[in-house]
Amino acid sequence: MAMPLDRSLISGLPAFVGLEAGDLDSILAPARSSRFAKDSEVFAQDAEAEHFFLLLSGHIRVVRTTPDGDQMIARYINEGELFGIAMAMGRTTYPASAVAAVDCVVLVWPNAAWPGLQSRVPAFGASAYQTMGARLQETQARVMEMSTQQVEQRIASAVLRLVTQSGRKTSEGIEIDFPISRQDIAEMTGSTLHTVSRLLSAWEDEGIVRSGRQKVTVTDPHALMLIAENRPSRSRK
Amino acid sequence: MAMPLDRSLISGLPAFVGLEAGDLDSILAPARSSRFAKDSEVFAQDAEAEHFFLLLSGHIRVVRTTPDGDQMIARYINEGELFGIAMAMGRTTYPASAVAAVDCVVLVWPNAAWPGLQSRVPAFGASAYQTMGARLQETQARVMEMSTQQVEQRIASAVLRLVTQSGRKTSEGIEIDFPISRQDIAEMTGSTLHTVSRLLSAWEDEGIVRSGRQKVTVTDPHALMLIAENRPSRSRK
DNA sequence: GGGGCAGTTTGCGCCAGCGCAAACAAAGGA
DNA sequence: TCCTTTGTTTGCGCTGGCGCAAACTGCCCC
Repeated sequence: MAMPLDRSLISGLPAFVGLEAGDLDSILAPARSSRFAKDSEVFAQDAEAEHFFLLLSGHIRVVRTTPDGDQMIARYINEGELFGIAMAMGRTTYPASAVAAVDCVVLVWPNAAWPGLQSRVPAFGASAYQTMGARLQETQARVMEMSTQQVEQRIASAVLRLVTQSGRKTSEGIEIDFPISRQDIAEMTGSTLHTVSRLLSAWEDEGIVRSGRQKVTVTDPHALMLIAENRPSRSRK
Repeated sequence: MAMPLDRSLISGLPAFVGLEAGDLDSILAPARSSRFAKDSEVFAQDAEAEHFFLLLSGHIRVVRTTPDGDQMIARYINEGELFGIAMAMGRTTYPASAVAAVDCVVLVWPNAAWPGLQSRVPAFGASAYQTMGARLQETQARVMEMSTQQVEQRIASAVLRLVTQSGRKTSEGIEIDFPISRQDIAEMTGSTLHTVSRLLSAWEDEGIVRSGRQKVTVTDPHALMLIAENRPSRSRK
């Protein structure tokens, strides 16, 4: 797309609040926008990192795969977030794959634009490093969770996080607004689709969630929080 | 200590190779050095982050504690590493505590020196962000390990990592050169001191390690690697 | 040099969560 | 409309690793 991108695309993003029009234009100048169909790969694990990205709309799943084929979901990217910033971490390859969970629109910069952007618009670099810091935090919190909590608590936390970060209000409660399978939730929590299925069913019986094929709606977030914190304040059968 | 610090303190560190004498002096100007006795706390979790640090000698244990008292060891800091850089992550409090595993010597900067250093010596900021990126990598790898591997493999990996990062060659093999208990290893791997003890005993029977009170020596690193990778190439009883 | 403490070892029983397997259901394509 | 594919549910049995408890040992300090 040869037409210059409009600065209104990014002016509302938290990462860029308070930047002047000129700065926004500097940021956008080396970028192009690109669409990715559901289930298509934005970049592949271990591939040479030649670009970095910002998600304009949609949801993206970041997946890591071990040499012997085990997968895990490292995170979901929400609208407005930077991703694929291998360069900021001093890497030359992507440590994970990124797959569109729904149809997505993405801004793409060549890596070569990074140093220039960072020096011309320091706030941009700062924002990228903030992102990295936040992810380090999250990831460490996740390690802690996995070391100290039971599967039920971890799954409850994961669902709560998804719902607060990517929730859409419906008549029945708050729904995760992209398709997510039991398998996906299992890969986020280090458990199995069977266990996730059993727990979601149990929660459904208790009236805490309603869920169907690739869809989860939380009807009683407070009860889920109690489970996540392991308060035994519900009728255990 | 009012005496200016000598630039030779840091000139050899990988983070600062290739910097000019003037840059090194700029970096050291706002710093002071400080000693911490074994088991003393360099900074406390959730405390206001007022300084950042570089470990000149010794070993430091970074510990996170949950609200209900569970502990885990987030990492060990080795000589030459930056730590407590909450500010680079956009935090105002420390996300973990840092405890001297042995007597340590540490360089301490006030946080206020950060912006100045970063602009006067860009390589310093770059190095800090590299550190952060590397830790994000490690931490994600750890999540992956915890999701996909069994306890025995995780403990084997952890011991191998300790030995390669902080190993000291002895007549019997490579020894972790600071005191580390079964409990510590358990807190690094999300397991229990009992399981760690059992495994170390088993490995000792197989001639892979020799271990004693707060001490672990690996005599057959290759065998440990096989365990870490789950190759069944040894005589399982 | 002799307590006492901190760390370690080991036995035993148990159970949360996994693995397997099979049936079932929703979506989509032809 | 039917058929295939993909995702979900549920039963059943098993086991890795934890929790508890008790004994042991090297080390430090008085």
